[in-house]
Amino acid sequence: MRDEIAIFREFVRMKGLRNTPERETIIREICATRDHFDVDELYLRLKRKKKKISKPSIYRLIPLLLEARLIQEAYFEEGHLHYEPIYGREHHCHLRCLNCGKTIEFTEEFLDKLETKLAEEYDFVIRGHKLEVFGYCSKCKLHI
Amino acid sequence: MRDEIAIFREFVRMKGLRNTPERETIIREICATRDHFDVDELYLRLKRKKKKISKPSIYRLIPLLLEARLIQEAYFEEGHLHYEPIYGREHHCHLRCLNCGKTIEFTEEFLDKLETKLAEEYDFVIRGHKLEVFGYCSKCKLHI
DNA sequence: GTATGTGCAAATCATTTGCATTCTC
DNA sequence: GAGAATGCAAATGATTTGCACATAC
Repeated sequence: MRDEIAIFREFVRMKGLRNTPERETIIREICATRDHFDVDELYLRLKRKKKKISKPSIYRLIPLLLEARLIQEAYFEEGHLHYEPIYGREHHCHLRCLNCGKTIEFTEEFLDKLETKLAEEYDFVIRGHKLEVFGYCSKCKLHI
Repeated sequence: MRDEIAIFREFVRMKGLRNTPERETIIREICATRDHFDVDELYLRLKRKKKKISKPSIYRLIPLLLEARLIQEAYFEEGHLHYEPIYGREHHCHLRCLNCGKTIEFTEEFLDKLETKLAEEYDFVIRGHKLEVFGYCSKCKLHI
């Protein structure tokens, strides 16, 4: 988390923007669990800890965190996006249960090769990928 | 498109629901281009053709079309979901330009093997996957 | 000192819902 | 004829914006 803060400070400096204690508080909270989150849930977590952070401040910070590659979009569900911190983590994909929402993270080295292949074939500079596999988990598949 | 209509008729019959001319009009419009679409754009397309279809009717139809596997979610962008018709099409993935939105569809047989592997490893019944690769296309990569 | 960030309240946009009416089966 | 579907208008929920004030650089 120290790293993420340092990276963000450098990021805003390079962009000519400003850092604030509110932003660092949000980043610390995101990194504290290293888990998936959405805006509302993050807001409530901060509120529970008596941090006075408004939702707009979270919404305004997210594009910066995405650009700084400290977080990424994980999946869209229940009508809103879910994000996850990614700094210092190996890239991974998600296997999700359509019934109970259980999520398993897995890594797949083949996808790097695929990126290289696509870059050549279509003359793209690849920045990343998002793979979601969905189905029913061991428990839910019995009732479906 | 004849096929999709027939499939939808059978689908509603099996579910004890009802078919309507409005629903067939929407399905025809979706299949007419076989292209990605979002609700608002679809609504405007229908409006331009003087079809009197309300947005709620589109919103109410989409879950049925997803369940009948006539469409699938393609990607979330600009604050809303985009869909695409899939009936009679080979499953494919998307390569998207982060700058101009250019989208290339590609197929990758490896992903079927991955599904099988994940099903065994995590005891899931797999229903599908969504892979998006993003980066900058040949034109945009020069200016970024 | 300037101009960026903050919190609040209001606005916006996508989507859903209640309801009276219409239509399918 | 019963129960679904439609269109409209209103409600909801997520996100964005305007603005006055605070604060980072």
